[in-house]
Amino acid sequence: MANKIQTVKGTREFYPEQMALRTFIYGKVRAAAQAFGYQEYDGPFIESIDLYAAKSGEELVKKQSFTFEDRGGDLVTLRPELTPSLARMIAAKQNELTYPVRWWSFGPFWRYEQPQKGRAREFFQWNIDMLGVNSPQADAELVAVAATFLASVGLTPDKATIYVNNRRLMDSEFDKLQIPAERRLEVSNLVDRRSKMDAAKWDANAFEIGLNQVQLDGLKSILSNFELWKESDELTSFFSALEALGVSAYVKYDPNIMRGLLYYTGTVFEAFETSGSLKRAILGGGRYDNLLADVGGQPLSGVGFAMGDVVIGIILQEQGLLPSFNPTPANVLVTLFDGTLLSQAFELCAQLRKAGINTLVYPEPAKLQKQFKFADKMKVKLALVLGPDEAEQGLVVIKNLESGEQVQVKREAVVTEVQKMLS
RNA sequence: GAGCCUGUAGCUCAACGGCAGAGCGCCACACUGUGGAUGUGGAUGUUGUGGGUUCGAAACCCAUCAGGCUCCCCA
Repeated sequence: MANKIQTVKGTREFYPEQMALRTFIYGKVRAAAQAFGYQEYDGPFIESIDLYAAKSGEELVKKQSFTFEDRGGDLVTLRPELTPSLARMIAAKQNELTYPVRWWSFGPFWRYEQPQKGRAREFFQWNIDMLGVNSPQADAELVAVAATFLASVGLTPDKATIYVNNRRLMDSEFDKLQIPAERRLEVSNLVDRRSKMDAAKWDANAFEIGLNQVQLDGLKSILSNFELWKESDELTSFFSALEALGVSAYVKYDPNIMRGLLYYTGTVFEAFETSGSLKRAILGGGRYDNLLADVGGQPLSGVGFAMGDVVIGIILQEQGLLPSFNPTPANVLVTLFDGTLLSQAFELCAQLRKAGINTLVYPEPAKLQKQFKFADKMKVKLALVLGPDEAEQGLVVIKNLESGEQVQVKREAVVTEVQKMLS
């Protein structure tokens, strides 16, 4: 123990069981994205820090990124997010892509943060975006992809909800309150924090950033008005599209959803578990209008969202929504009786594998009892025995480990019999 | 970057200044050609790491590492 080198803070080791969870999430993410016709892509894992310096906040670049000098003296960063890479990739081929672009990705990201439940320094994230269309219907499609994913992992609408708001709507409300443009960011952050602070402290905070009593009262009445969306044509169209897409049960309007990101300009949304130990968002995203211009492209509007593997993984585990773990992809174990039968056992394995049957072999002679215990732990469905008696008669014993029944078949019939018993 | 809580066998935890333990799991045997169940026996360890206080430290103090809760942040 003493001399063991620990894992780097905030990283996780994926033992087969955790790897199965990651693969499960990846499979569901891919299925949801592909159901809507999205193409898979990826960017580099290491980027120049300048890519993020352009648009991402100072906090991110200076404090929350893994940045270091490479051997040539350039500052490089382990990517903390994908959107700037996506924007650059789109901008580089802006005139040859077919629009709308519908792309998705699932890969590793790094952020130098304080690890907690639901937050690691190295994590996997699903990113999915549609670019080249600026419409409430496009926004609705992304929300529908998110809802499709939630449904596919068993998070029904009573367990998870996607909350939606619109930046433009909020801006027009803030205009009515005469909150100056340069205060908007602070107000957004204030709104973001509301559920986490007690009321009196929140009020005090509001005064601190320069709101007066009338503005504070106005802000509170906006934030408690869950019918506000009806005043926005954009959101009205958005909700009717969701209705048609069949996912409106998942989606609720909530004026408290702001999202800290600077680049969101229209619809914003975040999904939360309705009850449970985690108060963190499962996924979040929105519409951004100006991102491409910042990396040298022509203006192009996009909408997308991201989902980390950590929070959804914890929720699926806590809700018991994961399929039972299979220790091995093999369905069959071929036991090894003694050294003299080793070649026959291996030949039998080869036959099975050639027929497409995943097959484990016990790698050394041992008591059958021990081999059957191993088969049990590995949860294989069938165990095959080829001992001296069987070898002499040209037979193989096949035991069904679930029912406990076993049959003797001729060597030539093993493959078809195994296939029959597995089907 | 700040505050607080936790770290003991593979796992969950007990012992809270006086011989480091239990349950589960693991291994062996009963059962030398058949798993899950049962019984019997067995092995667990630098008490996260380093230092200090003390006759004596898993326990108290300091430092450090990791995890968790909160602040911050969530691009």
